[in-house]
Amino acid sequence: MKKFTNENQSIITLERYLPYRLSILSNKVSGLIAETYKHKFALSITEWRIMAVLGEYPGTSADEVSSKTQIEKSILSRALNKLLQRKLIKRKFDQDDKRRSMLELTKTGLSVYDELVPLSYEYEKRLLNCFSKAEQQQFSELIDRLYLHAGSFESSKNEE
Amino acid sequence: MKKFTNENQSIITLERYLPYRLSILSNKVSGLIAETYKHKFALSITEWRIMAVLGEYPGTSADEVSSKTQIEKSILSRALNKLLQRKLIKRKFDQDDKRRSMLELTKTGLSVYDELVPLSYEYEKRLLNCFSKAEQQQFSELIDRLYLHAGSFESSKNEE
DNA sequence: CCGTATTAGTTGCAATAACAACCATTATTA
DNA sequence: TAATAATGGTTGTTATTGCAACTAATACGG
Repeated sequence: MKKFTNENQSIITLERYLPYRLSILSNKVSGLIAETYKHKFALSITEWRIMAVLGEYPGTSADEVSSKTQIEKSILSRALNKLLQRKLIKRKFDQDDKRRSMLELTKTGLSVYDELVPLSYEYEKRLLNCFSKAEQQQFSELIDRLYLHAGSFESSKNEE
Repeated sequence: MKKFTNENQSIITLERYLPYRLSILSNKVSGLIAETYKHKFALSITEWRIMAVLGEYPGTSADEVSSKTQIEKSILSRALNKLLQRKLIKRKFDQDDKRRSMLELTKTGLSVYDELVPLSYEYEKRLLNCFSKAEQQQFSELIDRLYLHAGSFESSKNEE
């Protein structure tokens, strides 16, 4: 069996390099389901993620959506406009703070959401059926741990 | 401890949804090291990946680089031109098949490569030190398995 | 051989992303 | 309570992407 890391330290084997492997895995995993969103509802991953947040937390502001989804605010702003135009979401502004938007799915948006949620679960389930229950649990824990760990590097970021 | 998957099947929790989690993990993991490439050598991830392949396999053609790195060929073509301009790589064309390019790192390119390889390893090692050896092995295996499994979906892709 | 298909790589173009500058509005504080 | 800062969101600009159309070279089938 192939070693996880490379042996020869003067040459790098991209194929075995963790950041690369995560990247292609992620692209494949997100890309496959994205085709469904796109085919069925002409939604990009970004747009679907926004709707997913609004399905879970109706009334969320753009800023909150941005922090939950890690979508940059200018990209978010334009994506929201598209969704507004398509009447998949609606927006009010908070009267106590007129900067703050309050977003939610429209009836149409909700019907799209209600159709996509089970498809998404089904897809996730299908993905994970190559793992035993214990492996699923383990994988999940490792992902979370690695994510937190990587996040802790950021304070030591090189600034200049 | 939080369950891996969501419980309530009528709402999706993005934060716990595998494709999303892999995506933000991958972005963080690749993004952090990418800063180093960018800072030190003004290289994008794409450019660095190309160089990594050429460091391991000098003489590779653009097409082969494309399939090894999964970089789309038009993006690759433009990235190669940048690297050629910066004289980090050089290119000959195969005399037996004049379409086919033969790429390799220049001396300068190799010196960049030789500096980035150990940095990359160091980074990978640092990332992984939140795992035990056994966990590293396990994580690696699960990534590979999931990748293969997801790849097997593609034959059943929806065409129309 | 000749016409057609395939392959390697490039280019055009429309859509998307990233980053900064910007506008309102609200908070702070002196 | 006026000046300044901070916040929520939008817009402009430039670079990067992704797809398809294209060129040139080679392979293949009759």
